[in-house]
Amino acid sequence: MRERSIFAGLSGEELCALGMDVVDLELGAGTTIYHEGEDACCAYTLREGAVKLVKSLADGRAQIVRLLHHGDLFGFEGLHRQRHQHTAIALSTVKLCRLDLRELDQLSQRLPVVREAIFRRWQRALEEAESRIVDLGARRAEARLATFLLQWAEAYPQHRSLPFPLTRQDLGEFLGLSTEHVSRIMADFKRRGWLRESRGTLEILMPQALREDSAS
Amino acid sequence: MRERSIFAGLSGEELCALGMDVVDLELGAGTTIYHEGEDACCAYTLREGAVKLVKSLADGRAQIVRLLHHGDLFGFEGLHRQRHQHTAIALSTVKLCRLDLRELDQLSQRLPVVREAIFRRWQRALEEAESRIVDLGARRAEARLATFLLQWAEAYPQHRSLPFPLTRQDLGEFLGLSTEHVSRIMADFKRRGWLRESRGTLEILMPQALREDSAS
DNA sequence: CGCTATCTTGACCATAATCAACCGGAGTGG
DNA sequence: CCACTCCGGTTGATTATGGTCAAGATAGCG
Repeated sequence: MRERSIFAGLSGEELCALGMDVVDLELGAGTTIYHEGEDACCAYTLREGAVKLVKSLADGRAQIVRLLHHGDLFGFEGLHRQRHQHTAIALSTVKLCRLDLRELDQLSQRLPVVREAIFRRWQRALEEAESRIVDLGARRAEARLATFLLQWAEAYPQHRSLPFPLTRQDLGEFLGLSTEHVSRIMADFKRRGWLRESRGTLEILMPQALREDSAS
Repeated sequence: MRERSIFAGLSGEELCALGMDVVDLELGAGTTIYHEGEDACCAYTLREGAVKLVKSLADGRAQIVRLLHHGDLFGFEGLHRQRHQHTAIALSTVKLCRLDLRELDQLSQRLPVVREAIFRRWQRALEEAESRIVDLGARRAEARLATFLLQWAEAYPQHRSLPFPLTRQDLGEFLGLSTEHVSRIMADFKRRGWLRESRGTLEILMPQALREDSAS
């Protein structure tokens, strides 16, 4: 489903060999990687862990615009825009690969394959954004949460018990719901025996039930 | 604000001169330009009029994913995907410029400027999609409608009285609201003297009031 | 003039937000 | 070791926002 490899085959090491000076980073949960509106100097690839991209509202609330997993790229809006469009925050301990945007731009001018790879990621980001628009615009809370959990699980195909570093508030900010409502629905799912949860991990016991629920 | 020119300076005629065989089309309001899931052979630039990109839901409802104005490009997802991701429907009489995707792809391989132009459009589409996610996820009906009307107006900077071919249902499908609720809010805006509406045109009498309302 | 679409309005209902209290685990300090 | 606090989560009661259903109103159109 997802192309997990960085740059569709070009790993960080290979980029490095191509003349990029790539910096590996490891950051703790909760660390802000960059701020919305900040001058964009770097883009990142996410090697391990999860990251949220957040837009802050005037009234202090926040909306999570995108959630990133192993293999995802972010901070690339700086290729054309001067400033970052979101705040990027690590949800768990993350391993990143930092790329200089100026170098990356030059590299992508020279190597069509790199440009192509970025382009494809961009396209997938747009598709995902559009399917979230449909979700938020046309589906109810329960269905949104159900689809979300299933999608989250897709990001960890090998795991039976998923890493799940999201708080109820994160879920709410992603799904456009209050923390209380998220909590109620999660409790409901658990009561029905569809889920099990403990200390940052999640187990989906009855994906089919969730799938049916997400259809409604 | 918006880059209105096609291909950031490359007009349809210029593309034609570059060896693209570009077909000009004129279609009536309500015409379906292509269907979701259909094999994508062509992309389009919108020379005149407005188009909606729609995703249909299982239960028969629809969500408008994007609204397009003069100068916008659409159908380009076919560059990488085989199939169209939305249904494109003309809201008014439209003048289109049809581009063969295969040719366009080749052209964009040869001319970095073309590729760059498409890339930038893609990026703007993503930004708009993300701001709609914030809208749908975090703002109330009134605020969403207010911001939408102001944005619609931006697409017609020269007009005092705007072309407004959207039905209440279109508005609802775009904003994630029922037609009735849209109707109520529109009536409210009109009662407060912020808008005037007649026969497919809209006049924004008090943009400042709308702006304040859209902030809440 | 009558037909049909769309729009409007009202009454009622459902979904989800808000407000508030409480629970429970992880740290912290005595 | 135990109280205490803090934070996130849960639950309940109440409110509000917006959806649904149904009945008119309006306007384009043959």
